[in-house]
Amino acid sequence: MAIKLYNTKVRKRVEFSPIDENNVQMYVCGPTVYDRAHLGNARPVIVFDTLFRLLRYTYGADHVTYVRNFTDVDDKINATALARQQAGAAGTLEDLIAERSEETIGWYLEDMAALGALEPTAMPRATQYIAQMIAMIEDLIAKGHAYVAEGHALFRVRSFTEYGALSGRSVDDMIAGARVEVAPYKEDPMDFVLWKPSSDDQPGWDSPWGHGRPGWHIECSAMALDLLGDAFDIHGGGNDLTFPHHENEVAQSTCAGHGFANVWMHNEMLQVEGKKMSKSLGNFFTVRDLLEQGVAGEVIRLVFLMTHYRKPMDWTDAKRAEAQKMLTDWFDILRKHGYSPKTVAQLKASGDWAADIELMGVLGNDLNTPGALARMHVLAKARTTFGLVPLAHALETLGLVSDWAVLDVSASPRDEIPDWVTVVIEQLIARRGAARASKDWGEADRLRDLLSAAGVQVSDVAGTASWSPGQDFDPSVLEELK
RNA sequence: GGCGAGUUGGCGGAGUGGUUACGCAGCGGAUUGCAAAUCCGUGUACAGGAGUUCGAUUCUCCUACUCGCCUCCA
Repeated sequence: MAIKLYNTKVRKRVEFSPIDENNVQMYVCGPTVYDRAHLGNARPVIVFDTLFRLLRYTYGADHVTYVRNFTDVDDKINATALARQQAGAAGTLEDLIAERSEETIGWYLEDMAALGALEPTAMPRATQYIAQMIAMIEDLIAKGHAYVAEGHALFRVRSFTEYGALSGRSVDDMIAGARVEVAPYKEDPMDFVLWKPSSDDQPGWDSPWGHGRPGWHIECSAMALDLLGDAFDIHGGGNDLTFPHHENEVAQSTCAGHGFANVWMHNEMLQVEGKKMSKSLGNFFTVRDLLEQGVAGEVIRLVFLMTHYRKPMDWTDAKRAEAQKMLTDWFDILRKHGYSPKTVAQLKASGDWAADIELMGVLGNDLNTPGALARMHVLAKARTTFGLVPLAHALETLGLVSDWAVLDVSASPRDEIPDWVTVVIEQLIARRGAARASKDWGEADRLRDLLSAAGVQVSDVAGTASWSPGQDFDPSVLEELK
């Protein structure tokens, strides 16, 4: 199947053709591990996880290498570690930095797993690649693309004529824009740091330029080279990284004499209720915050998939509710038609587990997830277990089902409802049943209204009443009937 | 200031040089004691202006508005 991807480098969609079909390689810039992942951090994770899944479907699960790094050299991590040390925490600063990084990485993987993201093939950390970074910097200096000044190693931007090509800028224009930091030791205001000196309360490593630590950009060049080799297929990240981060990666790797990414992909930013998510606006929250509010990871993921990755995405509570309804409807249909771990295992074993070709084609068109979801609405009209396979396959492929035993994304899953609540509800339903049997409609409706006030939806299906907790489920209303 | 993205029906959101998705909400009907659920039916909307064209929402230009990046925030 042909996959088309929008390549930032050429500003258009082009047919994807991997260097090696048996080993498709993708590098995505991962998080700086200083704190819980906020909702914006989740966008590239979900976008490129979806791409990872599509590539695995197309080329085979064992033929895709996905590298996503952890940036664990960062002043914010240092600050936390230093604060802990000053508060009396045991251990060296290095220990405390490592501790903070490990803690954050654990949270990150846990939260992203809740969003249905597969773990990348490799998750290198900057601190594991200091030697490779130093080697690359030495190489750049030897080739005249970098220089040393006051304990810093700096990249000489003017030595790379293509600088700015990826992000569509020119060095002269940017300097004219006059928003560049001017450090006295720089030859040119646009030159960026490859290595910088560390003080005693900052982590550091010995280098030919003194005790210090790497600049931000060099880690990705070094890790991509080490793990993916001289050239690879796809490099992804948020579009805020296009400049300077990715531009600098290209400059470093190219000037060091290596190939780099063929296709550059950038996801657009996230907004919250129409505004940029920021602490100052008070609309800042983490993935964990949402999960703790009872929003299922699958619902969060679906909200992201509802917007194409190259468009700004607005997180709104209305969309959260819409996504929840979509998933609930699909899960209800599948459950009604016997979908369970056993059924799915049987379908897979019998070879009946197959994708909808049209849907995969839509998805392959630059990751058109909204288009794929539209197709799923059509697939959901099937009314047999077998006929629903394409829908089920799509849900699994898009990472919207992690466990076929749990087809429930309600904020109050049935198995979490206290026993006394169930007892009260079932008593009321029984009384209503008796009232209906004697055609006392007034009493029957009164009882249903009572349940309705507690957010319990009562339906009479085939002569018997069933109930389910709704969005506004609030058992406290039933307290006095206990 | 520099660079870039966007503006589609009540809402969300694809797509296309001509047959105008899809979902939600709404409306009408079936069904129901009444509901819910379900099913059937129902909406020519593409920011404004000019141009190219037999024909533009889709291509070009201009205008307005929104947003992002330029600050180790994805």
